[in-house]
Amino acid sequence: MADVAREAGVSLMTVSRVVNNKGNVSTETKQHVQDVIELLDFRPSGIARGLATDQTQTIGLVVPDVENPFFSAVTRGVENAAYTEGYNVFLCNTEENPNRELTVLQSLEDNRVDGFILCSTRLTEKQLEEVLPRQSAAVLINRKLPTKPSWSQVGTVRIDDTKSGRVAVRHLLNFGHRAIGFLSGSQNSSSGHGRLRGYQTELEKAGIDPKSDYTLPCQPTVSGGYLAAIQLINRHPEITAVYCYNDLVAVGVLQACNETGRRVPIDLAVVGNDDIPLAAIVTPPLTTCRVPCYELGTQVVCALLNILNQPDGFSQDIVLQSEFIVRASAPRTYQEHES
Amino acid sequence: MADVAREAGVSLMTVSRVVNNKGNVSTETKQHVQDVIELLDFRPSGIARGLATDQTQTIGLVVPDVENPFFSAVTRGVENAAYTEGYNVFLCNTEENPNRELTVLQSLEDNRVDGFILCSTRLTEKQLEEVLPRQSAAVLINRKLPTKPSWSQVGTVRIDDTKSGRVAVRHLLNFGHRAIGFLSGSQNSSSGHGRLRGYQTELEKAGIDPKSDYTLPCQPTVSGGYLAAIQLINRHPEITAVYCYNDLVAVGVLQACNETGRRVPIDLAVVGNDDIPLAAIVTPPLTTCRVPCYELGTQVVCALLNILNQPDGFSQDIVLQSEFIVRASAPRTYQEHES
DNA sequence: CTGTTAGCGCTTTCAT
DNA sequence: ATGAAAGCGCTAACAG
Repeated sequence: MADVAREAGVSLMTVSRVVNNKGNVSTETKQHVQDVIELLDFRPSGIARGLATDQTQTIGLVVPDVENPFFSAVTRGVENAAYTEGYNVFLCNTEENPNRELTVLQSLEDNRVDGFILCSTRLTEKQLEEVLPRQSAAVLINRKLPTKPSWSQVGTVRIDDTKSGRVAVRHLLNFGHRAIGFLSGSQNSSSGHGRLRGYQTELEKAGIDPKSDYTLPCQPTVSGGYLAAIQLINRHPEITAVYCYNDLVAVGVLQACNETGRRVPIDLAVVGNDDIPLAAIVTPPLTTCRVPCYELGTQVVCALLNILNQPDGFSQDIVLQSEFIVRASAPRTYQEHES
Repeated sequence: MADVAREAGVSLMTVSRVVNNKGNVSTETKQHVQDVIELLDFRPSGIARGLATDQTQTIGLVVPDVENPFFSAVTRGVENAAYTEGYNVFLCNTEENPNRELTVLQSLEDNRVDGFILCSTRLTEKQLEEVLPRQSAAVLINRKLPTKPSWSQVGTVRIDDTKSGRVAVRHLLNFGHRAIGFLSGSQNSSSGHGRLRGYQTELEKAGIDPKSDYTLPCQPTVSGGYLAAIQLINRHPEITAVYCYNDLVAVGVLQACNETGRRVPIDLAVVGNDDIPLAAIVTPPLTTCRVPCYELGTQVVCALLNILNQPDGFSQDIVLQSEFIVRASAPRTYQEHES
């Protein structure tokens, strides 16, 4: 920048004003300075600017596993929205490990991100209550905030998971299923808990006691679903339908059925969750609860920028709607079943 | 940091020395300072440090589409390796748009990343020759460097795509196919060109003229594959086998076959590329060329850090091997076919 | 409309 | 073994 100033015969401040396009600069000097900038191919250092202004134009995104299609869709949404708004994003993968999550959070703070997005955090309430207060802006995806303290700089964007669970189970109940299992995913997943609540609520409403044996946690992956399904099927052969934490788990169930000679949906109906692209592709295609992953990503950036731009913080608690999608793995009519 | 120094009754430098654990500090002051740091919960500002040292401990990762399983696998590899090495990564998605790619590259430079990784860049040679020389460190994935200039700060990590193409086509030839199509993906994909070369070479070796009509570019996605397949099938019903740019495209072909009543592999054999998790899950499972995506990600970080740590740059050109995986979409024996 | 001064939080260099 | 001074590249606040 000093070079530019010297070459253009003006002060540093004038260059700064031109670069930031603010303050009063005569049109001609401005033009001249711009020419010199062009000529010298000058680019201001974001990090020096960050140090001076305390704003880095960067945000941190923390996800359990980028390779999971759900998170990669969210990531894409976040990245695109951030790009549009002129922000850069630090991506951190926690590999589902809470300690690593704490560590990366620290590293993001060290890098002075303007705010961050915690997607499906695996942290406990207690850990969150320790970490969140010291941030100037954060938004959580798929996680409710502790009700007690209310932070103006922490927002949430989530899906009504309980409702998703209820809709899925009601669908299965409607078609005569009584013994319905639930593969509940990661044990410290907030969404998992919500869906479990929905599952239980709906069963109870139908006068069915939700047997705790019918609920099994698992890794939120295809192999996790496969392993859990084998276990569930062996222990409870009377089960005729399974609701799954997510579509990956549901695909694992499909594989288990395939291997053990069970026909889907005739012997076992399967319902997934999320509607990742894979859901429509597998055989049979999955009945599932569609979560607008990409929108989740774009919305969360909006929410974060709102907090950043409001003078004294302006956090929101956005709840997006899911949409139940009926496909062959748990169809609407049971012609085949009845035939 | 000033607070720490004051509280501990030492100078800034001593604190700095303790933080960085270098220079001579007596064990007792060191301990004392550490206690104060703990007490005050002090964390050094990465960005101030970056300004002072000209090293930010960050790298940039540029991919065409994080949501594509291939890239999300690479991203996970990069992220994990970077985490291990104490680096943070800026993720940039270009949505397959070269202009956006140029823009994000600029923004990464502005943020003074220590180096960056360009994955499957869609830039032209000319654009690369303009962008790369001004970097202090960069590694490209899936792209050869222009042969003329040799840069010591730019490395590559890639797969022998030509070989992949050859192996795939040879497999098809071995089982009697003569009319083999190729859905070649994005037109400015270096990998696509490599695979095309392999496809052509192997056909020629078998005395078959590679008809240019049999090669069709397409979006590297499921729907891209679907659309291209419909077109190819309509125009050239004589084709009995298709090699695809990647597994997503291959899945699109599967869908097209399904819809038009073609049986795979009996009416049309399909070979994909990459072996993303999806490949083994679809029906029929895909014969494909396995690319070690995750390793690609970890290796590229190693290569980048090598450049960064060598005094005068030390770039490598790493070629990883792919592995041909035979599954039902293009099986080894054609029992069904012959029966 | 333009320039000067000071300082963001840290490290480097040189003294002591 | 420790500290003082200067500076990384930029901007905020004030002068002129």
